[in-house]
Amino acid sequence: MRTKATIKDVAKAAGVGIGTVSRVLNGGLHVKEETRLRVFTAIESLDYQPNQAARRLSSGKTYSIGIVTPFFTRPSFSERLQGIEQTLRESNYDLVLYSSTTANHYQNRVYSLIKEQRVDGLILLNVPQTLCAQLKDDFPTFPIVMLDVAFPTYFPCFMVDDVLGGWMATQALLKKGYTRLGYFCDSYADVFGRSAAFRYQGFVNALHEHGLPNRSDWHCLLPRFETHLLEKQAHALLSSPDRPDAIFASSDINAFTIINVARQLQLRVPQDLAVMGYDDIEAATYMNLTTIRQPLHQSGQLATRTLLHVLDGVPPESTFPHFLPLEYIARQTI
Amino acid sequence: MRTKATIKDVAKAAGVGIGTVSRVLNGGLHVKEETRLRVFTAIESLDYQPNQAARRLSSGKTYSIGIVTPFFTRPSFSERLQGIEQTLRESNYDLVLYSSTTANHYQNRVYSLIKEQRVDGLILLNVPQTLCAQLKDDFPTFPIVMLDVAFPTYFPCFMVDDVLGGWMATQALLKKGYTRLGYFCDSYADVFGRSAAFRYQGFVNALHEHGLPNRSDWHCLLPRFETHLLEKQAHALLSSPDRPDAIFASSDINAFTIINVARQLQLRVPQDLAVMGYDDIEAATYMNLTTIRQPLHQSGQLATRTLLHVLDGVPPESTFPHFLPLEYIARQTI
DNA sequence: CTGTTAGCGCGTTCAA
DNA sequence: TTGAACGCGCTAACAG
Repeated sequence: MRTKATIKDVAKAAGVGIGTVSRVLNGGLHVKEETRLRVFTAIESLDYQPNQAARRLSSGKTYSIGIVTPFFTRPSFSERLQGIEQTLRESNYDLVLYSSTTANHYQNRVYSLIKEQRVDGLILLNVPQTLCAQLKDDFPTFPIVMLDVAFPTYFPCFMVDDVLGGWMATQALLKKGYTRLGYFCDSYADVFGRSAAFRYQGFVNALHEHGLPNRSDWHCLLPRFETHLLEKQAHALLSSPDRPDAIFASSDINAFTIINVARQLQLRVPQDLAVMGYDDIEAATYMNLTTIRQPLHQSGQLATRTLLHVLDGVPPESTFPHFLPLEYIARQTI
Repeated sequence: MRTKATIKDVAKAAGVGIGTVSRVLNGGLHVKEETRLRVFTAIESLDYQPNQAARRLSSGKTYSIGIVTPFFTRPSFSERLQGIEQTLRESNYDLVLYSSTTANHYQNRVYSLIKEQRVDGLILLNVPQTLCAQLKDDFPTFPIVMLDVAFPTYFPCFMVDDVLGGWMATQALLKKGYTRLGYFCDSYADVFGRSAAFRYQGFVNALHEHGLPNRSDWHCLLPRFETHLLEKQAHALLSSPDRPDAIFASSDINAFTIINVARQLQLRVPQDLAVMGYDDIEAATYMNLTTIRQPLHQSGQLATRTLLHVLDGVPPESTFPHFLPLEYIARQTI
């Protein structure tokens, strides 16, 4: 394997033109069986594999799709990514991963990717609110599928009804007889999308329906997703004599943190403090966490499948956003 | 933005040749300040961004690095990936993700990636034993860094001493006074690398040092990584009257499964059954799992940094494999 | 059915 | 310091 073989070498070795080799490689239509075999033999013996950069340049396709997310470190992202990867594995597309920390950075990323023609399509997770409309203006036809974006959506999009989810979680607590409900979340999520705000709305709705007060001193809204901040706040709230008897955490991860703080304070869960999660990530099973399941893995699959269809030229259904079902998962923490 | 601008458009708009534009773009050496400005203005006004495929073809670089792993679904992979991504973010390289299910598939993947020149470098996780030597033969100079590979290693490589780790875990149990030790693992890991076998060796060594019997009926070695199989086996073992009083699980995930089975059987952890993990993934904190920490995040960072150096032309140190430190993390399950 | 040719957009000579 | 020409390896369109 001195210097890697090119299509020219194959053509020479097979005694044909490079056009024929190319044809054999891509579909192989209109090629006599015999020459096709000669070409294949040459390919084998030269151990030839087409150079991707060249193929990309001349075909104008990158054969890769990009994933952009602000939540690289969250387990919920990993589970989505698994669904994406699994679906993409069977296609010819490469999976390229991009993270972003701020809304600005997110936007620059996406614009670069499209303009530099680095990818054929994008799966965008938690797109910043403003970006969505701008994208529709600037790249109305670029293949994009979104996950978890607030209204209005201009692209194919899969999401859950977070207002409903927040309501379901709260309702479950109320049904069990808890009346002093607290709410914990990192509103960081609202920089990208609005899920935390929606879940909170569901929480408020349920409280209101039951004529219960919404005590803001039982809330904890963190500007970012940072465990130690959450821990500190939880510690303060749960140490108070006038503490809530149940907490709705806007994500399982947050719920875990609260449970650990409760343990430190010798509070039994759920006898002294009920904790309700949201997401149903894998660790929720181990922790026996009662939670609201949103189909993370499946949403990744669906988004990917949809994008692949779009890339295949199949026009997306016009019924987006598509809402995925939520499910109450009863375990041991409420 | 009718049709995306090319370098030619920029050249024309700036009244220069394309060579000059190219020079301004890459480094910008030997360009008069005034013309450089003219070019920049043209770039701005045309909203020009260089086409990646073309750049790749003509420069012969892909500006992307590939990650290959058989363990896409494991949390330990996610944590490594975070380290990789974080380090790569500051570079100009794209992160392309590839999974593989069998050793054969793994090998084909890697060979394709290299021969198709899809990536400039590779980070290989848990390379199948045989592949490592073959790669050295077939692509002795291709930039590759490995994580968790068994000896002998022919490439820069970061790993932990799993024999030591297994010994540390077992030693901790023995020190606490447990004498009836069981061992749980999925030997799937040994299809790729040999970490499970090494950890087991450490377990055996420690037992031997203390003159304790190594009861194979207290072992559970699964051929694959599947929770429900593990659960079944654990259930059988822990239901027996002659059951172990402590279990060393070869990964935190497995430990969680065992803890859950113990709960189902009304066994208290650690009073009735001690459980020792391995890895210290994030969920181990929430679960209060006593475990052996291996630096997952950091190993991803180190591997990436090393690869970037190699790609920069800096020759890798000759001291590989590099062993990362293990740490005993005392929590509540033993 | 098949060989030839013209780009794809950019990096990189090499003169000027 | 700069412009023009060549080539990267392949796809696609066009003759034959």
